[in-house]
Parts: sequence; C-alpha cells; structure tokens
Amino acid sequence: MKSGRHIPEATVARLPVYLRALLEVAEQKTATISSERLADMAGVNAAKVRKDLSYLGSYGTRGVGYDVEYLLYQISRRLGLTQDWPVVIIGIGNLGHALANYRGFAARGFRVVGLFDSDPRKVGERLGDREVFAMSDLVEIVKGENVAIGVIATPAGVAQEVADQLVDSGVTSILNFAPAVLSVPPHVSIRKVDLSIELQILSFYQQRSAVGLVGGDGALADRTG
Amino acid sequence: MKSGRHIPEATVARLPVYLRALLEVAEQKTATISSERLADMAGVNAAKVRKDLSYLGSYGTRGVGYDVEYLLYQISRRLGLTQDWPVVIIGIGNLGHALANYRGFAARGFRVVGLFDSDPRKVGERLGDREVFAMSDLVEIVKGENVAIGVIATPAGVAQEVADQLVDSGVTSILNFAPAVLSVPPHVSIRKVDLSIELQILSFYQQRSAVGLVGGDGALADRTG
DNA sequence: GCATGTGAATAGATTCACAGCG
DNA sequence: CGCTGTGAATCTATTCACATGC
Repeated sequence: MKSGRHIPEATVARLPVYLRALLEVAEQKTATISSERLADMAGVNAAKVRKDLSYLGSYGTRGVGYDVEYLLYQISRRLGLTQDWPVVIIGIGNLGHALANYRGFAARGFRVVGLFDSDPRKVGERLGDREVFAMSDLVEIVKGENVAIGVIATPAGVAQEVADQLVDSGVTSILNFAPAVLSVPPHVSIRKVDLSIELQILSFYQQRSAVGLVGGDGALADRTG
Repeated sequence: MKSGRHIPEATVARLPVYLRALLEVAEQKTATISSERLADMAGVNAAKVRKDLSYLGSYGTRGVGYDVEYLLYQISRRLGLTQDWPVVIIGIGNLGHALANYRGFAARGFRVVGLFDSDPRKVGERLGDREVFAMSDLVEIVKGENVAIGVIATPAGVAQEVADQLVDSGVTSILNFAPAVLSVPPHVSIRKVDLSIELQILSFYQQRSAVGLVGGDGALADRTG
C-alpha cells in the first residue's frame, strides 16, 4: 500500500540479491516464500526484507508469504530488467577479458555489444564471437545500438578520459573498475568496483583482531613526533 | 584527540580511497594537503574527510592541513598495510585469471601465494611465474604461508563448499566474487563483490530516469491480478 | 587568518514490536 | 493462527557551523 516514489538506496542495492534468491527458489517450483526464508537466502533479516519489499508495493499475502513468480516479476520490473540493456566494455586487459566473458551479465539481460581498446595491437582481436574495436568506433556503436551503460576496465590513468568519451557518445550509466575517482555530469550515474579496496577493508578488520590477540601497539605509539 | 575504539564502517571503507589519493599527491612531492583538496580527489566532501580522519587521531595542523607522508603512514598502519598479506585465490577461470594478474593487489602489499582450482585440467597450468594447485594442497599452503585472506572466484554452485574449505584450513577473511550468499563462522570476515549486481543497480536508476521521460507505466499497472 | 576538529543537528537505515488481515 | 506491513524507536552516518589553536 505504498509503492510511491523514493526507494532507499540501500534497498535498491539489495533487490538484486532478492532476485537471485527468488530465481533459485523458482527453479524448485516453490510457489510462495516467506520473508524469513527469503531473508535467510539473501543473508539479511526478515524485517529488512519486509520493509524493502513494502517499498515496491504490498505484494505479499498475510499468513502466507509472497508469490514467487509475481515477486520475481515485480522486482525485475523495478530494476529495469524486463528489457535488455546493451553495454560496451572499454579496456580489454585481463579484467576486461573476464568481464566480456562473464556469463552473469547475459543472464540478467546485459548484452555486450562492443569491446573497445585504445591499444592498436588489441584492436581486431577476437574474443569468442566478438571483436575488439578501436575507440574511434565508440560513438557509432553507442548511438547505433542505443547503449546506455558503459563499463570501464582500463588502467586508472586513462579512466577519466574514457569516461568523458563515454559521456560524449551518449552513455548515461557507468560502471568503473579502474582505481580512480571519476567525475561525470549530473545526468550520468556512476558506480565503482575497486578490487583492491575490498581487500584493504578486509585487511583492516583482520589486523584489528590480530592486534587484539598480540596486544600490539594500539593507540599507544601515536604521534608524539 | 580521539583515536579511541570504533572507527565507523563507512569510514573504514573510505580510508583506502584517501590512501590512494595521498599516494598520488605524495608522488608530486606535495608536503601538505587540506581536507578540501583531499575531499576533491576522493570524491567526497571536506567535512566527511575531517570527521573520518579525526577517528584516527588529530593528525592535521589548524590553518595548514595534513602532512601527506605522516597521514599516509597513519592510514596504512590502521588499514594493516604496513605488513604484507599473503592471499590465496580459488577458482582460476576468467575472473580468477584476471585477479591473479591484477597489479593493484601487489601494490598494496597483497601477495598472491597460491592459485587453486578443482578442475584437474587446470591444475599444473602456469600463470606467469605461478602455478595452479589442486584443492588438496590448500591446507598446506595456507598453514605454511600463514595465509589469512582467501579470494573466491569460483562459480556460485561451489562457493559455499570452497568457503568451508578456506575456513577449515585457517583463513579468517574472505573476499567473495561468486554470486552466492555464503555463511561462515563469526570469527571470519567476509565481503562480497558481485559484478552483475552493480549493473543491476545502474539499470534501476537508468530505468527510473527513462520512465520519467517516456511517461511509462509507473505505478499504474501494479497488481490487480 | 585559516583550516582543523568536533559537538549538535539532520538525514538515512535498521530493527522492534505489534496491529491488521488473509 | 501466521505472516505481512508499517509506525515508532533506535542506531548509524552525514552535514552543519563554529570554537579552537597553530
């Protein structure tokens, strides 16, 4: 009984997790699911699931749970996954390679329609049934295929330049794997994935517990210099 | 004048970003930096930078800014990056390949000491100067090299099993790239990176703006069925 | 004078707890 | 009776705004 505007960001970030869980459940021909079971599968608690889903609308049945198929459809729709999204990937190094072949993209309707690299030695290279294009072909493909989403998998040094090119060619959403902060105009959405940052965060917590055990310097050795 | 316990999680997640910015600044032989400039480089606002840094201690000088080298050292220390961390990678498919060769890891002191795969055809394969081991060798290497951090880059179906093996062999931090929710004992930290979830989040915002433009179904076509 | 450091104010997210309803 | 949906309470994070001190 809501479904109005403004789904909180934190909720949006969890919808794909629910979606994945529901797809798994759907395969087992289970017709309905409780918030508690869904919570378990998604690794969150049941109250959060219920509140999250309530932002989409009142799609559950009290005393019963949620209809799996119906909820799947509603989440897909809200996430914009009932259409498919052509994407381009820029930077075909190790990571770009992996992304180009990543089956999880296609599985959710993300269709890779162009691989690009500025290195002339990589241009023309074939990757399965796809070919690597030169950056000069970017505009044509983005416009021709109506590409809204671009993935940056280049070294950090050229990432901003590439982002600019993507924006100029008409892309309005960017997923950035380069370890660099990018600036884009306000009408463009951007998200980043930084592999080494994640490890550093783990290192922080790992170190914290280790310091506790060893009785290490803690706050003692601070400053004074 | 604090530096006590409990650095907020959100702050911890930004420290690596500040670190990166500071490394960049340090190369240019700039001795001090203001919260405002650091904020710019990190893509956040200045108040946040100051509050974040205040959790580490009072390392700035009023009227001047922060000493770049000193701040670098303090952040590195808190993140546990003054030591190096041996890591193992499980699952040497496209993504595992990319991770094994990712230079950003080594640059922050993460040393890949073991690549593992359960596929006998991959075992023995060489990847630069490293070799792919069988899963049966996992315990030996984790114990022998004192590995605390494991990276899972397998398909979702085997990720939980692999996590269990990592935990059993003594790993206490896990970075999970498999699209699956993993459960681990409370003494183990876990973080996930899900490539397709990030695209789905972009898709949500992309779709939202598109719906606005087209005047699409919005909340109208809800339920009633 | 100028930029930090931080209480206070605000905003956002999570959790609680229970009324509401199939 | 059981499970959803949601206000209210709580917790966490961000931002403001200014006193503080080099």
